[in-house]
Amino acid sequence: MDLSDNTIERICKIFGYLNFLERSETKLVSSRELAKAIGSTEYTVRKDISFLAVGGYTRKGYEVKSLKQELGNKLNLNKKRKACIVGLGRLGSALLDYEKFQEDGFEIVAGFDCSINKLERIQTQIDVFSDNDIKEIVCLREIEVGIIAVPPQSAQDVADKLIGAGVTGILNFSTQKVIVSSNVIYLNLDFTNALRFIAAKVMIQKAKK
Amino acid sequence: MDLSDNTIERICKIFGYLNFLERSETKLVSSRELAKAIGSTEYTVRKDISFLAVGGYTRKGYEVKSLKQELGNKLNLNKKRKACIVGLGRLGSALLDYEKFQEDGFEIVAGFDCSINKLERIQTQIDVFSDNDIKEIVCLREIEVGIIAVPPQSAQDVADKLIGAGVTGILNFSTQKVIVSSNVIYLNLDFTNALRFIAAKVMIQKAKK
DNA sequence: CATTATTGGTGAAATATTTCACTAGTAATG
DNA sequence: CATTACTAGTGAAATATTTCACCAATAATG
Repeated sequence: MDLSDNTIERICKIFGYLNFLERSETKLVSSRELAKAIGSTEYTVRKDISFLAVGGYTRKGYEVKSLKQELGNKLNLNKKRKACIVGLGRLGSALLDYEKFQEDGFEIVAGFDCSINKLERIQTQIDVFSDNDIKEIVCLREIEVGIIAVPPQSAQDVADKLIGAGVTGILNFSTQKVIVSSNVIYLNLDFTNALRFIAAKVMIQKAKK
Repeated sequence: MDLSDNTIERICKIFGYLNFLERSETKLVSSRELAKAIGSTEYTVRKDISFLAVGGYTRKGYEVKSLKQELGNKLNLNKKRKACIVGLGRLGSALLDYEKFQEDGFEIVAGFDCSINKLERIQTQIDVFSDNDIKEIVCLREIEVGIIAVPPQSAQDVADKLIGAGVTGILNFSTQKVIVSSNVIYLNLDFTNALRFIAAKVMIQKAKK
């Protein structure tokens, strides 16, 4: 059966909220509450969940712990996954120590930069290496996801190296779109585009009135 | 007429690509090329554009400059818009000097943090202030968009302050969803969720085989 | 100058997604 | 213990979105 990207994204958000509920020791949650938390409707939430999980207790809602377990199993969100960051400028080095990744099942196990100078001066607990070591370290440490935080002109080159080394997913923070083979999952988080989107929606909202 | 969020997002990406083409002095671009650049289809690109702009020259494609102008006018992407960043931790201060914002029509005109200590030590060209000054500075400098980069537990509080001060849009980098009134455009960029999404899609792709 | 090839525009068809209406189950209530 | 109220599951309806097929325009070609 095929899950749409929208469904996958919502389930990921639901998973994050379940994480939060679990930490605050909440036992049960309704489809309505989940919908509110992720900005959707109860119908859609129920449908999304029904694609992947079985049986909430009627009249009570879903059991937080088992739902999280079940969704996590189906979407590979339970076990810790390893990632690395390429490009240790301001953004990259901020991400390197981004604690949230740890809390939520990701482990940054390496950083890379092409500048030896930067590698020497950077202060972090994470091991850092030269770009030239990407292949070796990605294989050795079984890194699944590569996070790209380099200037646009190097983005494609870095992506090629990461894919050549065997990552299955790429998260690209650079503004440069990169082309990846179809067996690699690719996501671009472009801040500028996010701001554009907001500006556009503001405009449209104003125009309506 | 109503533009879907998907359409708006694609148009924003197209706009970014047109920016790039303009810088490299390309005069014309086809719907097929645009589609490839933003990861969509030529049909969808043509339809999206037809909602907003008139007349590419047949057999030649769209004229880069005028298309950019026209889309920008309709979606308010031409004039510089002002934004501020609240929370000057590693991520926030990285964003503060993110040159890309400048290049693409956004201007970061203030940073805020609740820690006087941080404000004193930070090195940046941008003016920085205490959280308490949000109201005053946002009004004074006519800031339209607030970027939230504070720890989750303060996110809602900061959002309330920004909205109280009059911003029309919020870009939230914290993992905490915040609730905003319906006249404010809200977007959450949650890195953790992005990684989850990639992990999930990797899983689904594997399962297919 | 006629023909051909390429491109955008656009209504219609196809597909995908969301919403709804209804069912069934179960805890709470009196 | 019967009734009520609330909740998830789910097929069908409604809606939204994407894709397609075809037209019109125009530049290139011979």
